Amino acid sequence: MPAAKRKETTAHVHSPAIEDYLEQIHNLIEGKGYARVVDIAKNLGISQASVTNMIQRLDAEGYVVYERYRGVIMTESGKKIGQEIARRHEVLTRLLSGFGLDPKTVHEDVEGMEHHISRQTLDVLTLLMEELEGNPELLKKLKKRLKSSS
Amino acid sequence: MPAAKRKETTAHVHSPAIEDYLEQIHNLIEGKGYARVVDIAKNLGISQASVTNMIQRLDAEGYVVYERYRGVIMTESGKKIGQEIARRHEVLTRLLSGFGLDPKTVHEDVEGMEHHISRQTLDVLTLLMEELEGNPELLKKLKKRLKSSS
DNA sequence: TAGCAAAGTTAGCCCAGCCTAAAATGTACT
DNA sequence: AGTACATTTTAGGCTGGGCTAACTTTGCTA
Ligand SMILES: [Mn+2]
Ligand SMILES: [Mn+2]
Ligand SMILES: [Mn+2]
Ligand SMILES: [Mn+2]
Repeated sequence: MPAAKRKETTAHVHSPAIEDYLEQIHNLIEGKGYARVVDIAKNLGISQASVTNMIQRLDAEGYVVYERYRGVIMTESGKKIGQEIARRHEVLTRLLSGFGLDPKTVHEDVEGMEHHISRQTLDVLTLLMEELEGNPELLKKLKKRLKSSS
Repeated sequence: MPAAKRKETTAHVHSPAIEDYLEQIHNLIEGKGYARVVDIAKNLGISQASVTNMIQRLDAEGYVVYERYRGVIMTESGKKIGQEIARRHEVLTRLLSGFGLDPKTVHEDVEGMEHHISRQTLDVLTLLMEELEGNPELLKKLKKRLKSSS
């Protein structure tokens, strides 16, 4: 493979589905200490059978360690991805929520967008979020403009 | 179906794939007057066979009118979606490009994000884009902060 | 006007990621 | 210990959206 054709940074890219599973497992472990199939399924709105199936793939690919009927823990590489997605989720949510959008709409948009944000774009969005959170004057001005145009 | 469960605005939602096709067909017709299978395939980076196949689906679902070997035109409903996606693409691109990000990275992110943006979120992003384009001081300040953190 | 290259189409295939139904395992209570 | 219920897993199936190989059609040009 010619060097020119290689992805710089060995850009392991995962499907949105895989990212959603790892994000959920990460959040559950963070929040209650463990991640059960039934809760993952509930949070993602899919069947338990689908969750079991994916967990086996995640184990095979080294993102979690899985023991039949016993539960799942995350490997370092799995944790890294889960955290990364949770971070994007948070930045997007805070940015959009600042403008007073309907929380449900925010969540739907965030849940999709979070899988398509490079490091550079994340930096930009973080910057905008910070500026708006630290500069209420600006936010207020923009929100007014937003309302007048709706 | 109870009214409370219905999506307001009859939110017909399409797959990212369908949106990409309609966006491309729209752009090609806008730019050169017609959209050929070979060009759609090239722009989307997929095979001509896949394009033919999808065009037949788009015809069946009323987004385009398709005549074998002769070409494709868009229906009103197809045009509406194509335009909508092109609009999201443009807003995202202008917003991110303003910060001087690598154009290729911008394009990759935009190509994914454009499918997950509600009307309300588009309004917010449009607002941010306009503010930054009309307020170079602010943009400059933010870009400086961006560079110092990288 | 006949041939040829480019464009378009069809046929047959594959994989990710979901589903339901049924079976297996775990747990809590009597 | 036995039994009921919850949880997890397996088996089998389906759809969307891609692929290659082989074909047909179109349109240009010798
Ligand atoms: Mn998501
Ligand atoms: Mn998320
Ligand atoms: Mn796209
Ligand atoms: Mn696009």
